Amino acid sequence: MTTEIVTRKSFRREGEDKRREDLIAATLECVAERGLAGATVREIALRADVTAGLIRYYFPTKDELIGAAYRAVMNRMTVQASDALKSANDDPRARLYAFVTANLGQPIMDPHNLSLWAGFIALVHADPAMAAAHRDGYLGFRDELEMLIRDALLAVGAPAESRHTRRHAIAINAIIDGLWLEGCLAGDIFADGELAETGITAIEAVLGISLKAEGGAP
Amino acid sequence: MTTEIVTRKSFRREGEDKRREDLIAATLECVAERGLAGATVREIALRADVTAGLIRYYFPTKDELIGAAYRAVMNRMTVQASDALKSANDDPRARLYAFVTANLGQPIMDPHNLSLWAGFIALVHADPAMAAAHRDGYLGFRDELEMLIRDALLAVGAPAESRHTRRHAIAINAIIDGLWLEGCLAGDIFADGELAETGITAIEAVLGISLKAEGGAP
DNA sequence: GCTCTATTTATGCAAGCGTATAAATACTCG
DNA sequence: CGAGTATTTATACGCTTGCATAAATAGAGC
Repeated sequence: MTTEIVTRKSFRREGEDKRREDLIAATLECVAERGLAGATVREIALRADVTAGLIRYYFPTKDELIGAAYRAVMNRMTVQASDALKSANDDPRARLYAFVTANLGQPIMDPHNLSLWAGFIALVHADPAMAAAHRDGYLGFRDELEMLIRDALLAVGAPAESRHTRRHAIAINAIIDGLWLEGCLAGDIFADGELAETGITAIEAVLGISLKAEGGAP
Repeated sequence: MTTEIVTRKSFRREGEDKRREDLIAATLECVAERGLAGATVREIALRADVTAGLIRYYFPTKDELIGAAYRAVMNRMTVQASDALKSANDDPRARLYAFVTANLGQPIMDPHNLSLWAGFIALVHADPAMAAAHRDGYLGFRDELEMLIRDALLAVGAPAESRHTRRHAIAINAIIDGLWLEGCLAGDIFADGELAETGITAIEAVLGISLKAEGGAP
């Protein structure tokens, strides 16, 4: 007769919120390092210092965890951009300026964020729930941008009816997205702040107003 | 003693080029329909009406097939945009106009293309070979764009030194990429041609020239 | 028409996947 | 302090995956 001594992993009970956050954070780590394919249940559990089974306790299916992680990334970027707004002064043009440069600089313009974003975007097409999550995030971002644009236009007495601001929001959103992409993918071939500067210049041209000086309408 | 009658799949020998193309096409079908995760060796083989083993005969590893497929997509989009240029007239502004609208309309601005692109982009971060392939494609596209921009500027006597055209190429590339993205992700919330028109307007503003009329510099 | 080989099929394996479920345990509440 | 429960671990099952390999065969070249 042999005496087996099995030692079971000791653990602490954490609050539901804490656990969910930890699991999401671990998921993002995995995706960032090895892509969506690297985000396996077991690897995520390992990072969160938890056994795989627990994941299912908080997320009925892996897809739900992935979806939650996606929303977390989007939310994080949104919050970071909004933070930049908070510390900006009251001039609407300065606020738009701050918003744009925040989105085109650290920590938002980061290869990890792109990896995460792209991995999720690739799923949007096949997964309706993900598609809805994405559309909400996109429209939210664009709406915030449109308000900033309208305020900036009004500040210099330029026309700011919604049929104008809508178009501008679409175009300027494209500029931000496009430059963000370029910067994430190949940040090293651009000088520091070059993309932010390029973005500001392009946006000024599109709006026909200056965002820096106290000048204004054409 | 039992007599077993096993029927083996009949097949034809195809040229190497044909087979590779077929396999790549099948891969793209899979990715388009169910994302990168749906592109399994077996599923690809099924679509190509071939058994799974054959894939390994032409592509030592699945990653190589995926990489080849990525290059094929990029190449296809590039060719389609170039085709639009060929059928444009000689006016440099018209050529830039055609290039932009081609990239912001069918068949380039298509959710399938985005799925493919995003899936691959998510891999770029982890796979250096893929990253190189991507950078080449990106720089090629931007160089072509920069030439078009320079010609358009020169046509109206605007300054077109390389330090200007480089910046413009970066910004306009961003506009195209950003709008392409928006269109692929949520094409249904935009009117027909709205994105192309928005893009043209924004680009005209950035360059300070018209791309339609025979007018010109500010 | 025979032979030879490049191409293709068929089969199998080991690893890793997501999920299910039962047993163990840390904490809560009386 | 003891019972009960929510949380966590542990284990295993059934699939799918990419890859390897042996057997078959279509078609080219003599």
